[in-house]
Amino acid sequence: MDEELEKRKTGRAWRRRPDPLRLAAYRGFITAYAEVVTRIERDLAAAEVIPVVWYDVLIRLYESPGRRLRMHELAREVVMARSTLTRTVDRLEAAGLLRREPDPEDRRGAYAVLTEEGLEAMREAWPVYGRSIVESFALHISEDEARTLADVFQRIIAANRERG
Amino acid sequence: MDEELEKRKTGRAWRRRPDPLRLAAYRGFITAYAEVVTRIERDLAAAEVIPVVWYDVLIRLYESPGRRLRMHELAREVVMARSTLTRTVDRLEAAGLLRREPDPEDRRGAYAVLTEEGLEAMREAWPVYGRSIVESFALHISEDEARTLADVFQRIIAANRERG
DNA sequence: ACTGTATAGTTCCGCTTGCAACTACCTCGA
DNA sequence: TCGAGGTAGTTGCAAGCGGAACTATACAGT
Repeated sequence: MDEELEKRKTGRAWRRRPDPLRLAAYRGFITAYAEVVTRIERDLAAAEVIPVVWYDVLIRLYESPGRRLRMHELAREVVMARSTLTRTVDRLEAAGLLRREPDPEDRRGAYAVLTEEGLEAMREAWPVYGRSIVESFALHISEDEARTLADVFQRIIAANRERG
Repeated sequence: MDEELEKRKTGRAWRRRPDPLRLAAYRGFITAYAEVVTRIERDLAAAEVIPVVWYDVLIRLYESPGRRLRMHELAREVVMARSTLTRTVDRLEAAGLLRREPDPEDRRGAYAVLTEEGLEAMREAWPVYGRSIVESFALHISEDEARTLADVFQRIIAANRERG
């Protein structure tokens, strides 16, 4: 058997069409995401705390030095179109959960900066959000699986950002 | 040490807050999804084929007996609000990719039925879609990991549908 | 058979989204 | 130093979304 040829043939098909196993993984990925997120979103709305997107924006600021991030960096981290981020930040600013600050080093740009009220809003949301994450997601995976998932997702994120 | 107490305490915390490992998995899940889907969506738009949501609806019909599904079943499978499905089906019907048929056994209800043109639209989209799935997702996971993911996602989906 | 309750699907409404176009500013090379 | 090309952020626009309210039909208990 011509191993080299076989390898190339397999290699090619493999890059054009997902094999059934990985396709099943992909389809589960899409559906599981929808189930998890709609449930979490409903839980948050029912408890009258901030929605997932807001929390996501705020926590990135929280984790950044000076609790601030340039708009374009923030957009990249939360994976939003820049226009969408502009408007989301508008809403967050109107709610007092962050403020915009001009960047003295680049007059085109602005920072989004977490406020004390923003931090407080995160604290309020977390009990609900955390519990909802557990019930819809964390409860159903073992420790080993969690490690695998975290690992795989990191790789996928990195790969898609490189060739983006 | 009172093991019973300790156990209950741990057990409780566990159900209220995700542990760091599973939280990391969750956060990767959210971000990876956004990266993967925005990339696939862009690829499909660039190639001028049907979007992911349309493909998703059509393939569920394709896989169902008689290539048809009641509206509410379809909404459940693709994880959409019923109102959203109504309008998505409107668009698909207008494009000729499916048709509505009244259910003779239940005069409230209607079937969505895949048409030949719908099948053709799937065939056109698949080369682009498949390749995009490979590049943004499948390429980055091993066979073992794919098995784990498929398995985990199935469990998550099932659990969220039970208590939904 | 009748009435109350549940389900199927659609419509209405307000909100969010992404793309494309635009302005303002930066950067690099001649 | 000036002009070309790139980047940051905002805005206009058309389209998509989910929840609530509505109509029509089914079903269960009496």
